[in-house]
Amino acid sequence: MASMSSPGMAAIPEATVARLPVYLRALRTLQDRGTATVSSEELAAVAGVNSAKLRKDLSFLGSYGTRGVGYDVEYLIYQISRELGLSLDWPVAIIGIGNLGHALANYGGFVSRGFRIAALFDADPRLSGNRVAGLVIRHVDELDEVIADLGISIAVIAVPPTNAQAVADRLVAAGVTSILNFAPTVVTVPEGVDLRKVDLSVELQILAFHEQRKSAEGKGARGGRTVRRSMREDPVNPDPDQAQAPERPAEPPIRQHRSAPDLNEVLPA
Amino acid sequence: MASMSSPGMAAIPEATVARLPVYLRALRTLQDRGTATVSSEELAAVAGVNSAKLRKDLSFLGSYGTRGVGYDVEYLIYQISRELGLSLDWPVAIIGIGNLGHALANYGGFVSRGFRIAALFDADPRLSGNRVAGLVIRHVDELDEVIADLGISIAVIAVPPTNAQAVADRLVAAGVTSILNFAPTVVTVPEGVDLRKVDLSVELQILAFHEQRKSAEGKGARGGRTVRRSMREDPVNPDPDQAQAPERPAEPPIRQHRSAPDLNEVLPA
DNA sequence: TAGATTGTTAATCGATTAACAATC
DNA sequence: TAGATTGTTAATCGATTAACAATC
Repeated sequence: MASMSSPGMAAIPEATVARLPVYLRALRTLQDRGTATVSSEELAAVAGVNSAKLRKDLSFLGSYGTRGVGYDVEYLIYQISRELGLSLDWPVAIIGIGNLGHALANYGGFVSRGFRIAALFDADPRLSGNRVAGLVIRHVDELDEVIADLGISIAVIAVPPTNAQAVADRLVAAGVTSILNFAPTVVTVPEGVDLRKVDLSVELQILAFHEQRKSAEGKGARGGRTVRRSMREDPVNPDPDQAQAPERPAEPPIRQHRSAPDLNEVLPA
Repeated sequence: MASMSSPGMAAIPEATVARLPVYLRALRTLQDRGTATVSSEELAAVAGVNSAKLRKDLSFLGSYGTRGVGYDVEYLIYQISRELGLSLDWPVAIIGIGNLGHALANYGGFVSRGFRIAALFDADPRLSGNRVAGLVIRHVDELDEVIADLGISIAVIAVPPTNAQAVADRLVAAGVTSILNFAPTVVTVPEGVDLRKVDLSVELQILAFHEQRKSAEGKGARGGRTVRRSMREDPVNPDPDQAQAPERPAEPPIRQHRSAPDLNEVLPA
């Protein structure tokens, strides 16, 4: 009755897949504390989710709990890891060894999750031969060869936005089928290649949105909190509080933003 | 008829808020290309979303488009920026100037989005006084004083996981109300404080999940793709392909993972 | 006016959650 | 057996999307 595309390979909702790493971390925390068995209620509390959601998520993987008892921490870690493919060896390439690439190469979170940083590339020939995290930085010209030799299918892009698309194209041509893009720009890849994006500033922007609303509580009550922010003026609508239907500009409004360097100088090549 | 908590401050769905930064980036891309006016169809294509979703999202902000014409790029950038609070000045503190903190301090994406890195802290006294991104690193003992003096309400945690909770507590005590946590551990904050988490390895784990499924297409057809991965054995279930209902272990199974350093040594203090 | 495109409605889809029967 | 907790059902909620009337 349940529709699954093929036996032994049931569809798992994306939302669930995205939470499995969170459960994994919570389980490791419990394991470090010496916990052998955990109930969905306890585990949910550590992971910061609703226990019904947790049980539903885990049920997509199989029946790995024991009614009346709970889940065996070690066994569940093993099963989730296997489901995520973390019990396989994933050699990973990082392209762009600027500040961020450097940090990522040294990021223990990758290694401890079953990923192995296998190759580092940079377009700057002055960096070639330098060692970072025990690996020699290679010039991007060697990319195709090295990717093929090492059998790398997952790559991380940490180059400036202007170069990101070119690097992605090159990676795809070399046989990479999964790309994690840290460059703050839109990158497109062909069908069959997975691309995920991490924008370090998006979360900060979301925080700013909520922070602004906190301060705006009670509408214009500037004294509600300490005035910590220097408010820039709204060129179109001097009183932003009655901005429900602001005039549309006959000509484009004066932008109040500093002429931002945007993100082209963000990541050193 | 529409329910909104207060006039001029309509509720905006979280999913929409999370996409506004994406639209903003797409609009900046268009602006750089010299585009003055854009239709929802075009903008949606650049942002990589459905055009109906885009229009619905924008409608939460107001009616900033012109029927039959489209959206004025400059004006829409201005309105989204204002909605996100990016037209305000947000001084930000970074705690933990290891590899990641260093990269974040230099990350142009913060600055170009209206954020101003205002203070850097580290627990290592040897780093105190060093300059990063034009700012002097201060010792965390000065945290309370500096946060108050500079009127900082947003902070970024880039310390090792073991110290993250203590730093968060300290930040909250100092008056910070929005925290972006890069430390791969669960951190809790009191009501009224916003906490968002960035786990650099989660996205990679999600990619691995899909990559594994790609290789598993056709079930056990090892030749479907180049065999690039060295498969470790499943200690419980030697043939993972018929793992629909694996035996639950009488005793916890042998973990095949290397005894991972986990994330305690991840980020240098 | 004719053509284009927004803003919004309403249908659909997927994700969350409470509740509980199954069962250890 | 009695108590506890899973795995699953079904109700609810929110997000997505197609379609189109409003209108520039």
